[in-house]
Amino acid sequence: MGTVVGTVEDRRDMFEGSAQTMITPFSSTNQIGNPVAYKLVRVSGDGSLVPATDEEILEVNETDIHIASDACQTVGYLATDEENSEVNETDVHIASDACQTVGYLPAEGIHSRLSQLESSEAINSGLLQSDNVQPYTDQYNEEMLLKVEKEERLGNAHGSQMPSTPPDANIQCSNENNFFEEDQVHHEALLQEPVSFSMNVQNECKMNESDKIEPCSNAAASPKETAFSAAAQKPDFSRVRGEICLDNLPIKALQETFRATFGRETTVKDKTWLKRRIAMGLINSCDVPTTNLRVKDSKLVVNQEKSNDVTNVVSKDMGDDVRATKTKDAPSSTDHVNGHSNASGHILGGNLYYASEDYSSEQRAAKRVRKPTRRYIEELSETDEKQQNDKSMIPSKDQSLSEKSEVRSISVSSGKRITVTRMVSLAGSEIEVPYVSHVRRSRPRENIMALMGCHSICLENKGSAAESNLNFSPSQLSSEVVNRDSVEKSASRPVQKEFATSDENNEEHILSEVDQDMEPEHIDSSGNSSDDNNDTGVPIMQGGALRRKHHRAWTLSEVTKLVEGVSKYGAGKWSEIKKHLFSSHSYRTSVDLKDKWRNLLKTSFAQSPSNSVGSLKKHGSMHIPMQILLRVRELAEKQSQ
DNA sequence: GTTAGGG
DNA sequence: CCCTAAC
Repeated sequence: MGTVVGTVEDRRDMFEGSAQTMITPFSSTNQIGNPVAYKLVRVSGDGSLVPATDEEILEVNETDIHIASDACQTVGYLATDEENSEVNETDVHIASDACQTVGYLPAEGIHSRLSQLESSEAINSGLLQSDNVQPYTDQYNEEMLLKVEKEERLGNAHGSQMPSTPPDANIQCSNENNFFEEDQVHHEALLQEPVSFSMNVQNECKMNESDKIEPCSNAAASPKETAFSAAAQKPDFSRVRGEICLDNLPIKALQETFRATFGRETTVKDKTWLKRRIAMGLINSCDVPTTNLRVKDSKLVVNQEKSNDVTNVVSKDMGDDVRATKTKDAPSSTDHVNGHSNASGHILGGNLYYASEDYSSEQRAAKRVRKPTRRYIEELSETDEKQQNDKSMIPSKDQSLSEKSEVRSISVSSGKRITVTRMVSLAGSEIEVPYVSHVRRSRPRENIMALMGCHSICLENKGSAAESNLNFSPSQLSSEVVNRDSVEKSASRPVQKEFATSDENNEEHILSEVDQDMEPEHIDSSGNSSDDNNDTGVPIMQGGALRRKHHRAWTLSEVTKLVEGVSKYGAGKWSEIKKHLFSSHSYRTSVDLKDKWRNLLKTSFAQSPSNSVGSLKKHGSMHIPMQILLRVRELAEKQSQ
């Protein structure tokens, strides 16, 4: 019934309270210890995550390992390096017959992981056996993977028997049901961590010499266990250490990783946020530089660090991760899980946040992060939509984001997903589109209009990029709701870009010359003057759609004016500067000024001090006299103080 | 509506 | 330059 999900949380204090004191003797040898604690969470029958009660937490805190026998809850303990040593010193209570499991799941930096409590062998051979050190091998890893798969196939039946462990092994079977009062149910699923772990069989104490570690030898004294584990029953632990480089992961995988890490779903679609969260979650209370664990192509790869440790390279199959996750979700359908998580979230400003204090703490942890921009979320929602409905795909950036994600089916597969739709008028007719996909807060998606407006244009300018890419006619648009995907996709960003760029030449002919540039010194270096035909600040196409502003190189006089303006009005007073000094340059917006100033700062600080060679410019960029750059610097410095 | 910053 | 969160 109950499964275990570890949720990262900063419970370090809690850990350190107990752990610190106990492992003091080893602290010197405990180089690698990255104490990361996890929040205790219970997965209730309906798949929801129930935060551990204080009692439970307390329990784990006070007793290092208590797996209560005959208890309806099992507290699994997965030790970190430090704690691993600690385990050897303290009693470990393992019990069978637990209906719910509260597990401490380790995070990155943890030396070894007890992956699946359900396989009691893991406990026996893993926790008890410290003597017979089996270097971790890939072969072994394979074994474990197979084993895990097998166990999953067999359901929980296999692992459900939690044999009592021999007392002499320093692990005591405690039958007292002191801590858990809930109804007793024969436990079916114990620890089912989403990730498959490999265990470093060797206990730290062994590595760290240390005669003080009695328990270690005690454990080792159990020949049976040793032999047992020496065989194919090696525990499934993995050393996970270092940083996860999530950059290459598709959003879905990130979400999945997020879930594996935090034990809960997330619907946040902002990659940056997810990465940050995951990274933070893994690193969290660790003040250890992170560099090692990388996620590559659905694999978690732990790079070799310069630690003296036996094994650090562990390749953890993400597939396993997914599988395990599925198993975890199994009792309730994926849809359910989705629905649940969605139901439990608030929508704040378009982002889905969780009400849990968890989130706020997460947020606090980050150094004030810029909210993920809507745009990304929207784009990604569109991706979701596509994944759901589409069969007709126009290759797009969005798509590439999510392809290769084995995970996506899990979290998106819900056909039941409630889709609020709205009517969008497109090409004179209304089509129904999912609401989330196209909520634009600011100005309307230009490209839609551009497409519309361009359509006629395209007809005229046959062979234009837009034409070839948008394989539909207005009639198609209007009549076929089924087509809406292609419509949406066409309307989405990638096409827009393509249109904007490749069609630019056409535009130039199309656009009427509204405003000649009156700029006197518009003899700019790039020879723009010849092909600049629309100098209105807001270029407008026939359909009234906005298009990307034509690039306009900054002239020296403009730069000079800008500098002048900054010195006069101060940096930041862009609108002032614009009003006073750029009134004749309608095409320079205050934002432009700001951007230019930013660039000026960059260049000035970049090259003025060292390169006395005035301005070695990059190709194409304007030559800015040293004098001006110096002025910029000076202003900047004055500004900063 | 402006400004700040990331992209 | 664009986009958008934050003022």
